[in-house]
Amino acid sequence: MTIKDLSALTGYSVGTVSRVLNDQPNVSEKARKTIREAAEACGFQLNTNAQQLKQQRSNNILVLVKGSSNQFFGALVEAIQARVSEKTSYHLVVDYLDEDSNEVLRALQLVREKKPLGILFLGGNEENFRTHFARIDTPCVLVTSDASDLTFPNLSSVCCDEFQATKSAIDRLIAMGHRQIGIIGGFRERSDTATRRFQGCMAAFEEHKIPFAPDQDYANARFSHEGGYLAAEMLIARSDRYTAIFCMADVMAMGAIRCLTDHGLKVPQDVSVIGFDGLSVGEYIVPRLTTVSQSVELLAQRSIDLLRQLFEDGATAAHEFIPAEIQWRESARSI
Amino acid sequence: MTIKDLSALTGYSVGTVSRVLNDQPNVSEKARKTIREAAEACGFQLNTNAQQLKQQRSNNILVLVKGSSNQFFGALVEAIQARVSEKTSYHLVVDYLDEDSNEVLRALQLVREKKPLGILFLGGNEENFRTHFARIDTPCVLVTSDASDLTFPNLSSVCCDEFQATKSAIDRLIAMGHRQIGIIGGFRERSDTATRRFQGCMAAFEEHKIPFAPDQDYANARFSHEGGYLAAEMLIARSDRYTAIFCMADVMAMGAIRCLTDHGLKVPQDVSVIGFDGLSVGEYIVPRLTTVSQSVELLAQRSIDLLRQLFEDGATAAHEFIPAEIQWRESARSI
DNA sequence: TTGTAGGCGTTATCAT
DNA sequence: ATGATAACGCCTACAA
Repeated sequence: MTIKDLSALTGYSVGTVSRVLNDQPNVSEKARKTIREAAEACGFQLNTNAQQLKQQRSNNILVLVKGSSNQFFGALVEAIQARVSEKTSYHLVVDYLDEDSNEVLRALQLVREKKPLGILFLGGNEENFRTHFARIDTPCVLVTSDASDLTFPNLSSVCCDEFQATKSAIDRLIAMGHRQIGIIGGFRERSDTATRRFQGCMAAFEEHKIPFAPDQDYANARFSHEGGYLAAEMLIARSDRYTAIFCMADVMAMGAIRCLTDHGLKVPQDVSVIGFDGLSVGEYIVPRLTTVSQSVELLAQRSIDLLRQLFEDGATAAHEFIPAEIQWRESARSI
Repeated sequence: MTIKDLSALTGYSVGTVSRVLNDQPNVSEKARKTIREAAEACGFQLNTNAQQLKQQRSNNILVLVKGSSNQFFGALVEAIQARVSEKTSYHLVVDYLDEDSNEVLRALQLVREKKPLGILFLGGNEENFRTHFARIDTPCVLVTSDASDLTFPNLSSVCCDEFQATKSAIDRLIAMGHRQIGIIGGFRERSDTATRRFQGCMAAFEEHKIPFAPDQDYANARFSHEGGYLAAEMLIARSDRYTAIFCMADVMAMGAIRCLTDHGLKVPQDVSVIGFDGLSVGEYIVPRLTTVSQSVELLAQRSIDLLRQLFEDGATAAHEFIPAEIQWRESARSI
């Protein structure tokens, strides 16, 4: 079933049929009605391939997720999905890569293959953008990292103020009496987010003159439960003096809590644990997770709005912050 | 950049270029080499739209996820994604619908629009298939439900034996001394899986002559943490005699545990809790979750293998069971 | 082994 | 307001 068939069926030419199906002007009401009904009757669908071939562009927004094991991105994709299908008629194409592959190179390939209207990068490495992004002229938004240092006209960004959010959390921990604080975070050489959050930690420690030795007190982890567990194990092996552990992701925090519990340590009585992200599961675990929370809905909303401004209005690149807020729950306490 | 450009660039005709790019025979090694190198040099990518328009089919496998809040499906999609991109060159198109929309009608629409090679239904309602599936002739696999009662030649299925798996879990609970057992499960009028598992429960209760009043002892819940929490709340309000609660999903179980804890009840000392799915997070919560575990990797593997057999080999529909096994961990105990 | 040309379903331009 | 027609980029007989 093609518009040709529809044309034969209704007696109108393919031109008129096409115009009706695309809600274009210069069609009589009569023709519009006849054709609409015929199309309805046989459940007609335009052939996307022919359409996109002709128009030289797709209807797709590409989402590039870096590090699929990170549950936060999972929740984010879902929120983006929801907003796109509710508010627009664009189609989402989601592509996953592991944490250490080059997202910009991958984007380059997918741009040629799929000709998306725009790209949402969920996570990304500044270095990769610096070296390869110049070759991409599709509108893009970097989500969860700040790209204002990168002055590409087609690259917007939205994230929370990672530095400040993290610093506030550590400040607060210090204000509550903690002096021996361990950090579980991502590999800083691979993750800009981990680097920013690390800097936030360091700023807090320096401001309050709390000793902190990265070699000793910082443990690398992948963004997963297991990663958090393993990192906590390392921290515990190195020292039993920690009264608090700050984790750069809620999933890490859950792993860490499990590990502490296995070592007979109670959370928060013996050790306080703070996570980052604000995953809804945090409200259901025992103890409820204290976390630096960022709204996935807001992040989703802002990122696709920013992207649409770029490709619909030809707007210039913009860089936004969304608020992050500490959800004080049960896994951390004053000492 | 099109094959025409590549043709001009190398001096060969578009026919030869196309043959090289599609790894077809009847091309001299010399031509192959020249064209490959030229394509490589300018990062050439075939235009998928033109390709698929011409070939009248796509390279896509469609995944229809019913009920996106169910974390189990999230894990399953990820496993499918991993296997498809590792073992094949097909592309995955994932589409989410909420729990009460009609997946078969949606599939019908997407078949026309995207012409996928095959469809994977993650979750599905037998009734919907019975009434509308006859109009679909694309190869399909129903995942997590048994479709052997539906005798469509293009519909395979793979799932665990929901009835037996559930019955074993309840049998075991009874063997461990539990007599007052509450069930938290999906809405049976909407979910076949919930119905099957419910039947498994009932069979166990009847076999062991344990009294069970669905009105009283079964609480409906959505497949989410919150759903589990709310359902547990209802169960507790109705009776304080339960020594064990069986939940039809790990996320429900997590919600239930949180609710019990909020009511001052200890898991498993006061109440045992068993989940279903075997989500990896279950190993990290406190207490570690006892659960009826099915392997998402195996489910992913079998479902795409079954689908490929259907559309690659023209195989006839097959219906498989994968094993389910109780992971005995900390959240349930003998009394 | 290589080249040529028709057509896939659509959109858009140009007549009418 | 409507119709005819030329692309879009690719594949694939068929011809050479």
